[in-house]
Amino acid sequence: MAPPPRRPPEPDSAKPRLNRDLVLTTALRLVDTGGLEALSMRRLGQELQCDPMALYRYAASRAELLDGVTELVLDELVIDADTSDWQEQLRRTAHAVRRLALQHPNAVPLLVTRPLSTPLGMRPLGMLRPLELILTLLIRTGFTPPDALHVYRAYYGFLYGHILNELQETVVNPEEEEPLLRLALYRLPPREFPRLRELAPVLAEYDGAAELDAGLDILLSGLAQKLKTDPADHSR
Amino acid sequence: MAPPPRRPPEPDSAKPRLNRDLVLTTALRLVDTGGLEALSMRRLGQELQCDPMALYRYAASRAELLDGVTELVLDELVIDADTSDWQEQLRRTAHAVRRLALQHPNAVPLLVTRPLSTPLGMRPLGMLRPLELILTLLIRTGFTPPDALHVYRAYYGFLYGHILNELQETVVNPEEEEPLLRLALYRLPPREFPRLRELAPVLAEYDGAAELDAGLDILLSGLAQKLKTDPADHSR
DNA sequence: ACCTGAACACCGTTCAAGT
DNA sequence: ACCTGAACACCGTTCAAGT
Repeated sequence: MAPPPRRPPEPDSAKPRLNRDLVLTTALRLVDTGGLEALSMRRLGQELQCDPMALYRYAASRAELLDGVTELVLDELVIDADTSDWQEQLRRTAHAVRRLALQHPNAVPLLVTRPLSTPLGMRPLGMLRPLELILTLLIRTGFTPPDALHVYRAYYGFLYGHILNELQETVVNPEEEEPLLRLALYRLPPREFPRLRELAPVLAEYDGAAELDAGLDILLSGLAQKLKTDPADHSR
Repeated sequence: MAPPPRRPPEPDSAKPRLNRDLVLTTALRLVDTGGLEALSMRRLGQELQCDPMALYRYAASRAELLDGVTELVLDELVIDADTSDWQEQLRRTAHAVRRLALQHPNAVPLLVTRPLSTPLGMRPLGMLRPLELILTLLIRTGFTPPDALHVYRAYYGFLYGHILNELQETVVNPEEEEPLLRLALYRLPPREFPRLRELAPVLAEYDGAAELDAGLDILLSGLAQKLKTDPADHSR
């Protein structure tokens, strides 16, 4: 984008020891393998074999480091605008986001939580890019900008809700842990939790992709319906 | 529920210095006023004027303390089953959860994040109670148990998604910060973020309750529709 | 001007020593 | 048997001292 920031003149064989991308990639790896609390400045410095203080060149604080990791994950998301069917497009994107979340489950708390600490306008650009892309897509296929925003909100809300849901119900080793889930549920006091206990077998068969599609069916048809019946309501 | 756990015999005027409820209430207060990172064992001990180690009687680790705070917040939720209209009931509950989130915004990351670290079956009972209550409600009004679970998932997913959405867009002082939001958005590179910039005025007028209701309209009518057309599909 | 690392002010938790 | 608090192994970040 902008020209690369000034850098000390170097003989072309000497690569810079560190750069932002390497720092963030390594940080994400730490999160992926050890969870969020495994990512500390000191641990990261050790991983990169550098003084922890050196990292502050690439992220001014741990909070900014976390934002950087969030951006990095979101950068993996590809939203191709090659189809003109907005419903199909939103559906594909939803599944792409779902896959991303399953690939980086430990980073999901970051995705849902970092934006809470930073007002929309001051977020790193990488966190706003998917929003802009989806707005563009919706507006291009005929929605007014305010309607596009409404659709985005309903869609994004549902999508992130689903992902939280799925990760909550997902167990690491389905085959091995399913009996464990049953056992755990039967441990619940029967008087107080009859329904949950009774649903143990159904809970064990959770199918995330199908559940997501079922939800999208409802949401998308509802949105299409609503926006067809009052296409000019941008009063709010 | 169960008889209170054994306690050293005490003259009836001597109240126990500490108890779980006091510990959790104070912990929640710390979170409410200072955010999640203001809640440390040491700080909490200092607030309760006791040795930090004494807290380990009431929560075996910081993680369990966080779970306890989550339970405490969820306990504030009242789901009254006095109406027979499930849609109305879910709508009221959704607004109750929304109000709860707005009352304890700093605890929301806990609500969405804690369940990710604990398999459903081993969660503290307080975290499972709302799930059981809503399942009961849905089954009582005629849903089969598996359908009730599907409805719950779509509903809960949407609801939590909305809350994350709303808290992300919410600014602390609307009057004062609205110009700031505009300013921040205009700071975005125009070539890359034309849509977001153009939507600045609309973003500034976000109305959470209305947005929630609009989403619920879509979701609930979609659910009612779907479950009416294939009422016996519990195959999955 | 930049980089380094010692030092500060915190953490959660273990465990030995007291009662 | 229970409770206390010193000690351990970590943190993020500041800032003075080096280059």
